[in-house]
Amino acid sequence: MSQPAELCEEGRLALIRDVLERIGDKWSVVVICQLDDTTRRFNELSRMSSPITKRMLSATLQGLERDGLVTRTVYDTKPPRVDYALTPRGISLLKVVRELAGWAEANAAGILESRSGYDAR
Amino acid sequence: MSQPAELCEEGRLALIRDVLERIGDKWSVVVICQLDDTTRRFNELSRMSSPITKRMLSATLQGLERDGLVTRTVYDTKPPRVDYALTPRGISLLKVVRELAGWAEANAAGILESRSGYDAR
DNA sequence: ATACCAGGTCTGACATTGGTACCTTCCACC
DNA sequence: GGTGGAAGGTACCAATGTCAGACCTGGTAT
Repeated sequence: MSQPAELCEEGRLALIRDVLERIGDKWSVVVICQLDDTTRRFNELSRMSSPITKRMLSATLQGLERDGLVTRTVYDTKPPRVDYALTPRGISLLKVVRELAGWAEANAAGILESRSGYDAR
Repeated sequence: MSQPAELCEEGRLALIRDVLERIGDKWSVVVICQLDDTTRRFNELSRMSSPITKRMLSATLQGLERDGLVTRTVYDTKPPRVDYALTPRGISLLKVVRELAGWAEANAAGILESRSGYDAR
């Protein structure tokens, strides 16, 4: 098995930071979650992610495409149509995000409690 | 079992964003990893996390303490001494971070390749 | 005198984000 | 003929957030 070993080894920390910069921005996770297992069009994503602007959606999708997490398929039809979907790599990331979500749900209450305790000092 | 179900449900996305804001900053993960299973002093962490400034280390630790992820123990000795350690909640978060690290390692090469392909278009 | 401990403060640079406006092509409407 | 909408963006600017660096604290030990 892989040994947990040196978690703080320099290179490893750099890798983690890389992933966090990828999914740590404001919209990447939202978009990834909404792509989930289907393909979606640009404006569809725009509507689903409610207060996101086209500008941010576009930038987010470009970043995800650059890292090979989503595919962008352009159909040269009368009104242009562009489909986005998760790649296998994107799907594997989504699994990790689900773990994160699980942790978040399990600990949200405790964290909020801890915060209010801390703030009231 | 817990159904994966509505991952993009509003509240759930908000929770994920919360966690990501917590660990998505520049130093939290570094500090958490270095606390791992031992207790460490302020300057010890400062040295281990190399280019971190005291200001950022202090801020990071305060954030982590606020969320109940680390404990801060002050000894009122001649030169002041403050020990930091992960709480059980912090340890559970570290496990998730390890998963993240695993994904990062497994996908780093592919991502870099994808990036250079994208940039060279 | 100097350095270590554990920080706090203050300023300025830089990155991220939001908002608005604009573009192109097709189509429907009046 | 002109207006305006949808599709999928891009360009530019302003506000905001994040971070580093330099300096200050105060007590103790060398």
